[in-house]
Amino acid sequence: MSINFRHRDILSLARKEGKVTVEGLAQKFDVTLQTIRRDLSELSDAGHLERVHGGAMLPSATSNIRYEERRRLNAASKTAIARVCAAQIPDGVSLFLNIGTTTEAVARALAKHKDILVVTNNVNVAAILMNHPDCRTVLTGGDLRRADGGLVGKLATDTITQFKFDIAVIGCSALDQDGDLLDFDIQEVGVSQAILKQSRQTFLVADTSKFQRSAPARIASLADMDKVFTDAPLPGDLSGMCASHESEVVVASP
Amino acid sequence: MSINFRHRDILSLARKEGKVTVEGLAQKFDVTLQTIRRDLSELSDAGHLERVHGGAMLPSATSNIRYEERRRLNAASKTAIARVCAAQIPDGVSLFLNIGTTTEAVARALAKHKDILVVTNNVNVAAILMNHPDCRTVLTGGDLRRADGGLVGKLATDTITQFKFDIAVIGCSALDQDGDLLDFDIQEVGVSQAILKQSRQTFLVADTSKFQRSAPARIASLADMDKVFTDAPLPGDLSGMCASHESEVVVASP
DNA sequence: GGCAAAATGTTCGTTTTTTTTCTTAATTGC
DNA sequence: GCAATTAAGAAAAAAAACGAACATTTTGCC
Repeated sequence: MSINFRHRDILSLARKEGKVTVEGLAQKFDVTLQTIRRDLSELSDAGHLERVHGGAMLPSATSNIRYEERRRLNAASKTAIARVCAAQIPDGVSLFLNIGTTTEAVARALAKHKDILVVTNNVNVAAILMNHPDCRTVLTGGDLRRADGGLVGKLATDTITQFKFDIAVIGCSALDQDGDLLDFDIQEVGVSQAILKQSRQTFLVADTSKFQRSAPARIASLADMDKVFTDAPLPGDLSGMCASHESEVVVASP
Repeated sequence: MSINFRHRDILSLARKEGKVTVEGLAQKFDVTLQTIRRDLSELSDAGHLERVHGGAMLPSATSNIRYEERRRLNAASKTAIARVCAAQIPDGVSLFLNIGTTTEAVARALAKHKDILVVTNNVNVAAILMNHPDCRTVLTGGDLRRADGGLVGKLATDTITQFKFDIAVIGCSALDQDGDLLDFDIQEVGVSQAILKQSRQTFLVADTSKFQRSAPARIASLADMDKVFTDAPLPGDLSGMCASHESEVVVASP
């Protein structure tokens, strides 16, 4: 992983042009495409560039690449899930949206709803709802998590206990084979549990990418959910589990 | 599912022009209409654009014109004020930043500070501090005010009482001839007063445009402030008033 | 010179992206 | 409101790019 004399030139070229192409660099330095690909992936591993198909670009000034990536992952599925979920949310209700790119998609899908109260611990959701005139928005307090704009901690959970929601729409980091909703961050789990406790109805939104992952902290069981919105049939025994607990599963086609 | 070369250019073009057309983009990038359509639907799935027939537009969100105008007003002065204010804030302190474009400028000016805790009821401040690694950020809860991204109401004031700040940096809508800090919104006044009560030191940031305005609700008196940051000497008797109450006035040259 | 390590080049199967083609849906002018 | 036009969307085929494994060259060192 030592520095290569090309690396410097590639970087300065990228800074000047905003982007570089594999083909162009290979020609410029008179090396093979594969060599340039190696250079670019090293530079992007080091965080100096952002790899894209056909070349690389400067890392976007809008800081959070990991988050942008997560947002892009399965974006179409998330939009589809959000659409069917929003369709089951009537006008006039109070609801909670927690952290997660899928719940953000739900916020976007609520654009046509009237007279709703949305409480959220997600500053991105707040930003989306800012231009939504028919929606009163309340942000819980809390520690701002840089990674995803989530508000967590005691302040967040305390705020939530002051509300009672008609519907809670929550996402999770992972959903394992036992039907447990999991999250990476124990702090976030506390918030999610508080939400579920304060809600008359609970909706889970989770795309298939969550089925293949695992995470350490347990939020709740699939059986505790009233409705589950996904983009593909649940794997293994989970469908049966939902059926026996009267959890309705809604599969959105992307 | 990674970012595409075109995406960035499409977005920046959209931000410049307000809209983009499928046809125009296809020509510009020399690709098929279908390819552009795919790009646009990906961007809209990610929430960056809003798809319309024939092209795409900026999501209606970014159109808070009144607020943008206010931000632009005296921007250079605000930055200058923010700079001198930030210079008087040591590392390692806890501080509060309230609503206002000038306090947002202060947030921006804190970029080099280390190990600070910022509590704020302003989602724009939160957004700015998101890419500030050395700053723990806490958002108060509260009702989201569409006009300026402020969090107000009982939730906000209640949260504030749970903290004690080394420094409170506050802005105001107007500063009248009697030396009273005024605001347009009574809700906001409650928040500001709560802040002042919980702070060991209080800084006011206010550019000259505030001197010529009036507003109905009274927050506090200039005499209650420890330091006042402006971009021109205070009018009338206010300098004398500050002197007799040991309020230090700092005039920043833009 | 000879050896080992690092860097680069080759090859090839796989994945991703783009184009092509065709059908369906939306807009516009009348 | 209806037909003509224009745009959108789906699916399959084609093209481009990728990445891994392995071969080859270069480099540094004894």
